[in-house]
Parts: sequence; structure tokens; C-alpha cells
Amino acid sequence: MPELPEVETTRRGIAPRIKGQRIEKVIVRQPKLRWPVPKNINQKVKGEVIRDVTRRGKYLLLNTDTGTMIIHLGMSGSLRVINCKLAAEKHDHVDLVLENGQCLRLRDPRRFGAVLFTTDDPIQHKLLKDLGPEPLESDFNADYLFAKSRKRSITVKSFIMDSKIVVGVGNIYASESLFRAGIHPKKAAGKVSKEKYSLLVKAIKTVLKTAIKSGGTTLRDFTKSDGKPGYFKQKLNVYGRKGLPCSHCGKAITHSVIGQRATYYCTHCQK
DNA sequence: ATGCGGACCTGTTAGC
DNA sequence: TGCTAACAGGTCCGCA
Repeated sequence: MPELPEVETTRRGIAPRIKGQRIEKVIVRQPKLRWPVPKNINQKVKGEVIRDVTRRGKYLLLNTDTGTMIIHLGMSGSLRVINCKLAAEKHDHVDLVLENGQCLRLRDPRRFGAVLFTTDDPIQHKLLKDLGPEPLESDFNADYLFAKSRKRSITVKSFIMDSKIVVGVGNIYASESLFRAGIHPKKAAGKVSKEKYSLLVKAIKTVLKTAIKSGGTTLRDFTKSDGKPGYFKQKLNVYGRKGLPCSHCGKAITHSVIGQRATYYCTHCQK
């Protein structure tokens, strides 16, 4: 469900409501997520103040004075700040109970998400240390992508979805960005010119920024932390539009599978 | 080192 | 209408 814009939308939604709050306790109803929620997480964070809510790729980081809670939303996760008295529903796996009676509640039906805790520098955490640049930062640029891609036979779509290359480009926005840049998703990453990578970098930045502004993409059930849907869906050019006319040339949008993921593109506009 | 496929889960939708 | 299969926004891991 959540790609980077959805994670960023979530971060912006919860940050002002939990920052500065002391954590009264952690309630874990279902510890079996992508990795087990640490058994001692409650004793680790109990009494700590949430100093800041940051993001690295799609990982949300809740910083306290003694360590960092690392949260990933996986495919179906969402976070909301609600009144603690609101009864937990079936897939509400973890609550961070705050001193003010509110609580940060993680719901994740498919349980691909994660809640971890580290006392070390989170950036050095196993899951974060090999991540590539942030797509909206200046070190993600055409020179970088071009250099990284030389001799790579992998498809350009899988390449930009590789978090070691760049974080935050998920399945929807990969298709959308390649469409905007006019690049065929199956083209080998090593065969894409620097000029095309320049277009691709611009496309990725534009698409992600626009999606963040719209509050993310609601396909099925993504809702922002305030429970409202995101509005990016109406701006999708190719994703989910199999057989529908290309917004640029009118030819039917093609669907195929790349790296086990649904991919949408226009064979006329993308070479 | 690189690339590929499997794995982890449940809910919704498509198809017969 | 009902059952079953396919598919879904992520990404780590092990194997070739």
C-alpha cells in the first residue's frame, strides 16, 4: 500500500500529534509482523519522550533520548493517532499509548510491516545502512543513476525499484515515472542513456512531489492519518490503466509482469 | 557481484 | 450467487 508519498503523508500527519509526548506503554497484540516485534520493546520505550519523527526511505523513525523506534508499513500498514479508548479492531497490532490519552495505532492486515527498536544510530541499522539516496535529495541525479547502471542487465524498472539504488520508488510510481520519461520499463538499465536518466530523475522527483502534495494515492484503502483518502489516483497516467487509451497518444496501455510486479506502459510513447 | 524467485500474510476482486 | 484462483501498494533472503 504505502509508497514513499504515503509514508511521508503519514509522517506529516502523526508528527505534530505525537512529538513531545511521553510514551506511557506499548501494547503489542500481534508480535508476528515481518520480523517479530521485540519482546522487550515496552520496557525499552516506556517513559521515553518522542523527540522527533523522521523518515529514511519508507522507514519511519521515532526518535527518543535512548533509542529509535523503526516502523515500516509494508504493503498494508497504516498509522493513526486516536483516542486510546477506541476499541482495537482485528488488525490493530500495536499501540503506542501516550501520556495525553491518545495513542499511535498500527493497523496492518497483511503483516508485512515492522516495528523494531534500536539503541544505536538507526542509520547504521542493518535494514537502513545499505539504502540508496533519497529521491528528492540532490545526490539523486542523472550522473549518479547513469554511473550506477553501467553494465547492469536488470530491467530499468527493477533497477529504480532497488532500494540500494534509490529508496522510495515503489511499483506505482516506477511505472508512472518511466512513462513520463518515455522509457520502456523492460529496457536494460545499462542501456539507458544519460539523457534518458536525466528525464527519469526529473520524472521521479516530480511524480513523488506531486503525490505528496496530493496526500498520496488511495487505490483500495489507503487513508491518511486523519482517515481521509489521498487524491493522487486521479493523476495516474498508466498504473492500473490496462487497455485504456494513453493520455499522450491514445494507444492502449500495455500490462505485463516485471520482477513479479504488475507493470503498465505505453509501447508507443516508451522506447 | 548480480539477478532471480520464493517467502512472509490477509483481504478483495476476477473469473468460471 | 457461490466457490476458487489470482492478485495487491514491500523488500529481504537464499540460491545459482
